[in-house]
Amino acid sequence: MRSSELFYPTLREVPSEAEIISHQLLLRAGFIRKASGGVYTYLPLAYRVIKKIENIVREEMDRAGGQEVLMPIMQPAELWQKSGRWEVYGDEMFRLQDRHKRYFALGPTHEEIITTLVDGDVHSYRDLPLLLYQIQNKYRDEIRPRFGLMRGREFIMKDLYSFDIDDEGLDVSYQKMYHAYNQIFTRLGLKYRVVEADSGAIGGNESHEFMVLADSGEAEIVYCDNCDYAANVEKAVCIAGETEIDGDLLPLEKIYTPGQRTIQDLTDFLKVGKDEQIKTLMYDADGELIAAVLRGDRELNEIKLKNALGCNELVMASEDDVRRSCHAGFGSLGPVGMNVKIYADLEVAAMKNFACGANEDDYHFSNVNLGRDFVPEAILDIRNAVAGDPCPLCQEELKFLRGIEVGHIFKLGTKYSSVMGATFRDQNGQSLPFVMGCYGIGISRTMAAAVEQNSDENGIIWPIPIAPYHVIVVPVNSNNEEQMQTANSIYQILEQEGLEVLIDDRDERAGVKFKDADLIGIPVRITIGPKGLQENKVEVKKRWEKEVELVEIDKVRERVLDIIRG
RNA sequence: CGGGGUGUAGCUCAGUUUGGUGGAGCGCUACGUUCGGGACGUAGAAGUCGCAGGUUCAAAUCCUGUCACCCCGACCA
Repeated sequence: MRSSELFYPTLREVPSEAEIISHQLLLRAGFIRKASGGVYTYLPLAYRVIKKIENIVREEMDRAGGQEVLMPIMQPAELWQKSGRWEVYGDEMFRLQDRHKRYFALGPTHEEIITTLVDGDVHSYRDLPLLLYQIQNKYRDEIRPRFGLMRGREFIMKDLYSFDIDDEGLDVSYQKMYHAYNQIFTRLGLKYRVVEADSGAIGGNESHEFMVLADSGEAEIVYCDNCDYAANVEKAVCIAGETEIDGDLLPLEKIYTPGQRTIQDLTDFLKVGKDEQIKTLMYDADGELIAAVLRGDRELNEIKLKNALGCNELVMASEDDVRRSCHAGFGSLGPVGMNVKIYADLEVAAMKNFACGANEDDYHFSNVNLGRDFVPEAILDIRNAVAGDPCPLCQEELKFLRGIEVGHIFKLGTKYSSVMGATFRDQNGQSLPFVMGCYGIGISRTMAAAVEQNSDENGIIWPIPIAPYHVIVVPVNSNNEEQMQTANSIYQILEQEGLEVLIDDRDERAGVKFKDADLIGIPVRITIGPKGLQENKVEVKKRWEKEVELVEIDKVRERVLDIIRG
């Protein structure tokens, strides 16, 4: 491809709308342009990258036994009503009406469609397992689309759905996908980590996320250097510390604490550490008021609490509700004498003589003890893990990283098949719901994540497997016949080898060509200039290294193949 | 949804406080010089100042409304 004909409008300055590096560089390098908030056009360079990612994904899905299909983006409301998600999905689903006022959804995901499809045409255990996937646009009206391709309202996703006879079959399908995903992200040339995850709204009981490591990632990863443990912080297990309740339990004391509301207030006022207090958080769990108590310096993990309670909706209680039930406002709450169910974090059970609100405005208790002064409904793991916590597997200290979630696999079980009545006949002629799994990869997000992980001050540095072109040939002066001839001949030789080559034939100064080549991140640059030509040599430069190699012209083919093919 | 910010030429921004004929740099077009890390000169094109109302002799500037874009946010008990 000739640069003079390629549509890649590069920008010299950083567009003001872009905050993170991948967004800035994809805009500057002429890969993407915004059509609307969270909605982008992929220009030629970007689309080449997208197709390369897709093809690697496709190959691994096919290898794992998947069959590619293409389902509709526009989905009838009835299917969503049948699964119950027409209501549940809420504002995040784009909805539209046809001329007959019938409702449709723009597919945010495809469980409803695929379950209906398979139910209609698969009737026997003999036809299972079945793994179907597609790669297409997904639509989610995110609360806050942001960071360019990182969180869009329209994005490209690969989604595979597995259908099995039973849980053992699902385990096999899940393992296949787990393995395929590792193959994919390894082949893409990205540094990533697999973590245990919460299965969230999609449902199901086992789930892993594939995280590309990057400081700008929205997800926090907890991991252990000593063993394989790694989890999303949402999921990371906190184990009970040493429970040491020995020592004297001091008598409960009520203290006048005018105007003291926050943990920090109390720390200053009572001169007690945050780890010697507990905080009490009131929640509305499916309409029932409950209290969660944890150490003053900890954060509640709502997902853990919600999972532990098994409730559908968990929201913070309003101050009015709290006052009605506990006769005190936020800031003076505590578990002692409270007439709602109390769920205590594991750590609270290991504390003694701690301070907390007295359920009376402007009063707190000190020397409170669990068991003596209040009895919780349950003692649970409901806090967020923090750096330094012991690993739940090996007790070594846990560490933290940030990551971008690019893949997520779930065991769904019969969650969808049973509500939608999707069944097959087993060996005994019995009707059973399909046991399902679903497995997603954010294709467009993966492209952004790759940039996030691979760039320098000059621009993008594409990993070779997904680079839009492998090589860029740069004649220093396009008006010099000898240079252009050499450039063209190298260009042809490399293309004949099956490499994807760009030749910068533009009538631009060398500096401009170099800047653009760096910006768009082509892995190998071949520079043809007067100095080299005198010795019958050209320069070969790897985008990720500073040094330039001088290579004899008839050895260029070999040298470049060596770099690209490894 | 709450909070904050920004909309002026293709891009980055000044001008708005204190109303009085819309600017710069880059990019673009033409010509000339230049030609190994975003060249220089000359000439030129380019903007209903996000949109709609209002105030005023006069609005990019003041007022009201509205739209779009960006950032932050359940750390609180």
